[in-house]
Formats: sequence, C-alpha cells, structure tokens
Amino acid sequence: MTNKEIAKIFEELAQLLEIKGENSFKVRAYLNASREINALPYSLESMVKDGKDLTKLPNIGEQIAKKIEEIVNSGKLEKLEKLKKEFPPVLLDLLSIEGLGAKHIKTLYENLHFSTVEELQELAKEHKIRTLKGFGPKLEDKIAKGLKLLKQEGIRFLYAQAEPYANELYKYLQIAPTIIRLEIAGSFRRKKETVGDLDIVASASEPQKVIEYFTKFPKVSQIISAGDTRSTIVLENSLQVDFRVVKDEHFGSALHYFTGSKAHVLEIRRMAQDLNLKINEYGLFSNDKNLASKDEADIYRAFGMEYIEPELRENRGELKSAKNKILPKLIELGDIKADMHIYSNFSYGENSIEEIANYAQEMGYKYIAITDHFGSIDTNKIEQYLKEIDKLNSTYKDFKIIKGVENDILEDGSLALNNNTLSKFDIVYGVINSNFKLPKNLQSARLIKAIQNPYLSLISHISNRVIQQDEGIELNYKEIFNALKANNKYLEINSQPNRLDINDILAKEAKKYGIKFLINSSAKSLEELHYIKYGVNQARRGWLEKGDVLNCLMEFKILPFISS
DNA sequence: GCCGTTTTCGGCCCGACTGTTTTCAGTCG
Repeated sequence: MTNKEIAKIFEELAQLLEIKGENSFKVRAYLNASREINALPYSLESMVKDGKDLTKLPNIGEQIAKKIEEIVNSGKLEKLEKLKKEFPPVLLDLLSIEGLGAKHIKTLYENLHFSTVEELQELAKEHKIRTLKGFGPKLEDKIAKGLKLLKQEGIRFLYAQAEPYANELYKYLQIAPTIIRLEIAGSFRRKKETVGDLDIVASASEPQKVIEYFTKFPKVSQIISAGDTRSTIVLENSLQVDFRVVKDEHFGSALHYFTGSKAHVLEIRRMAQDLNLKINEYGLFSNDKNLASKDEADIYRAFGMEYIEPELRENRGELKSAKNKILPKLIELGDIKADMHIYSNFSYGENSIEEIANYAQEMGYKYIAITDHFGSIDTNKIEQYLKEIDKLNSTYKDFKIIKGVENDILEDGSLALNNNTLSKFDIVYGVINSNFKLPKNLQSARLIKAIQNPYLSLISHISNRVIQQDEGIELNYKEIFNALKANNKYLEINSQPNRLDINDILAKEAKKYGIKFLINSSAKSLEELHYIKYGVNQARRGWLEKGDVLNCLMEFKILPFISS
C-alpha cells in the first residue's frame, strides 16, 4: 500500500462526504490529511509496521491515524466502502466537471437517481436537469459537454511542456494596453515538476483593457470567464490559464497570493490571524490599514521574515526557517560548472564526444563527464572510447573530459561490467534497467549492495520513475541514505523533464543525512544539455545550496571520484 | 476531524465570477 493509494482513499472519502452534505470542516480535514500524506517522504506502511505515532504528523489526528492503520492492515477503509455502496462511482467523476461541485451533484442525484454517465447524458438530452432548483439551461449544457470530456481529465503538464506557452503568453501580455507589471505565478513560478494550469498576475491602470486583450490571445480555444479583474481561458492544447489584474499598489500581495502554494498561503494567513492581522490578495491589513502590498518582499518583511523564494513555498518548514533567518541560499543555474552525465554516439547519444565537448565549452563548462552505456560484451568499443577521450583531452588546456560509464545493476546488486573494466573509468553510474517490480526489501538490498561496490560512484535516477506514467521502483530510503552516507556515495538529480529523479522531497530529506548531489542532464543531444535547468529547479525545490552539489566545484581535480 | 504557551471547546481563508436568482448560492483558485 503506497502513500499515494492511501492519500487517494482519504480524497475519495472527503469527496463522497461532501456530496453527502457532511460538515465541510470535516471534509477539509480529510483533504488536508490526504495532501499531507501525498507529500510525505517515507512510506506510511512502514511507519505503521514500525509502530510509529502517526498523530505526530501535521493534519493527522487520532481518528485519521486509526483509519490509516486500518487501511495498511486490511487494504481498505470500511467507512469508504460503505459510502461507495450508498453513492454510485459516477458521482466522483462528476466532480471533475468544471463548474460543477458537490452541492449540485447532491441535488442531481437526489432528484434524478441516475447511476451511470450514459443515464445522466440521456437526462441532459431530455432537458430534465434544467428544471431542477438551482439549475438552468447553461448549467445543463455545461454538464452535457463535461460528460463527453470526462475521460481525458486529470492530466497535468510537465513543466517543460508548459514552459513555451508560458513564455509566449508572457511576451504577448507584456505589450497589453496600460499594463505595468507582469509575472507568471502559481506552480509554474514555484518550478513544480508538473503544472495543472498557468496562473498569471499583472498590474495595470485600466485592468478591463488588459483582460480584453488577454482573451484575444491567438491560441485561445475557450473563454471560461472574463470579468473586470480576472479571466480564465483554455488554450488549444487544453492548458488552462487563470489571469488576474490588479492595481499596481496591490501587485505584491496579488503575486504572493497567486503564487501559492495553497498550503503556504494558508499558513501565512494563520500567522496573520495570530497577530490580529488579515491577509488577502490586496495586502496585509491591521484593521483598515494596509501594511504591505506593493512588493512581495514587503509582506515577508512585515512578518519579520527573510524573503522566501517561490520554489520553497510549499509549507515544508520554510516559514519557520524564514522567521529564524536560516533559509538556504538556493543553488542557481550559473553555479553549475559541469555536466557529469552525457551520452555520446558510442551509445544512446546523437553526437560525437568532440561535438559535445565543443558545445559544453560554449556553454561555459569547465569539465564534463561522458558516460555512455556499455555492457559486458562491449570490450573493444570501450577501449576505443577511452582512447578517444584521451586523444581529445591532450588537445585541451582549460577543459577536461572525465571518463564515465553507465552500467546496469543486476538483480543481485552486482554490476554488469567486471572490476577490471570498471577501474578504467573515473566515474561509474549504476542504473536499474530490469526487475523493476522486486519487493521493497529486496530492491533496497540490491541497491545497497551496488552502493557498497567500491567502483560505483553514484546511482542514476534512483527511483526510476517517469512522471505521470510510472511510479518507479519501491525503496526504503532511510536505508538507502544511510548506505550512501556510510560509503561516501552521491545522489544524482537527473534533469530529464519527465524524470527529475531524485525528487525535491527526497532530496531535501537526503540532505539531512549530509549526502552530496550531482545535477546532470543525461543528455542524448546537444539541445538536451540545456535540460540541466530543470534539474536545478528540482534541486532548489529540495532546498539545495551550491555547496550541496559537487558539479558546482570549479576544479574537476577535487572531485572525490577522480583518482589521478 | 484537526488544532492549541492566551484555548480540550470553538474555531476552521476569503474574494471574484457565473448563473441562478429577484438578492444570492455555488464554485473556483
């Protein structure tokens, strides 16, 4: 039972209770718990089996702790099973229809007694919905359209997929009439690995004009709403964009509010309440006096805090650290001096080692590692590869190619290449390319054995996840982190936009163990060398500083794996 | 249902927009 599965159970429980009409604060409590569980670095199942006190976790009280134990021990939650018998599963699907919430669904179900999508579609066609109290032709139409789209809901965009649209919108809006300041906010600004929609905040002297201009963006496929200060559109690629325009004196508080995360903003709001203050998108108020609203930094200053970078705003301790003025100074793209995981055309890559080296120097790198994938039968190829790197290195003065290799970790934890071959490389990456479904204890033991191999330098994309497609392998991270630390081994943050592995939450956790990182592109082409910015994003979200990342070092000679 | 060095009871974010109304409930972020 994974944390995701447990979180899903509480989410469904909350949704069904909401439809049932249960106390909304209770519903919110379940949703808070669900969100908390999703963000936990460690498996709840293990915590239950180790007899840990779950009520120590925020948003988990006695009742929910008991329910978690029930889920872990029996695989299900009786309370949810009962509710599911009371309401057909289609009701949960209806919640995903834009503009349709629990109250309407309750009314629909109580009056029309449908149990499938098809039945509800039929009722819409017969215009039975518009006659209900609180419904009308427009809502009926919305439901009919929403039912058709049900199946394709729930997809978030990879950050890198949303990025070109964000850039294009930014460029377009920059020249909107009367616009003063402009910023992409939301999860995009927080550099989250996926974004559900784009949130954009602007200030202008005449907001209505900006809104009107916004809705005329050429790639709009649907205008959901367009008021005096706010508008929502959907783009051709079905990416939703929420836009908010305020007066310039409110820009800071609006930007803060719409950057989120929700958890961060709510926590600040609670802090304001404790100080008898009120915070909203227009400012921080003491009675009617606005204490801070022009710039984001003003708001944090008003609380006596350091400025908090958007990447940290997830309510994972950043507010407390800001108060104590001990926030990390986050790593920046410019701190990266080398890319240590690149494929040439000796294996998966498109380019020759020389082409890569030339391009890397143009990017300003001081050294790189070429790390092609070799198997045990590639002996001749390996000799040729090593010779090629030596030959190129003899021509450089202020640049160095480090000899790397990517190597399979076999099921028993040994490496595919023998020690004699491995000893010819400066840096050896282990990857798991088979037996993904081993049980957690065996998978962890396999990786730990590889970590103990003196020839292995680090594990590449440790969880093997593919974002939104594959959860990856199951590991006991406490054991893994201890093994990495004990054996002086490192963690990679792989920058491929659909990997970003190890992720932010685990990176933050690993840092507590004193583990160092490498941020690598694992590029297969020259273009992909620029993916490294996504890895840096993830590192920033994981609270990493320059000093935590080995390829921020100016000199390759002081890298721990360089022997000579 | 969770939370709390002012609380173990009484709070729990709040403003904009839409579509239904005839002054406001529901939904969303």
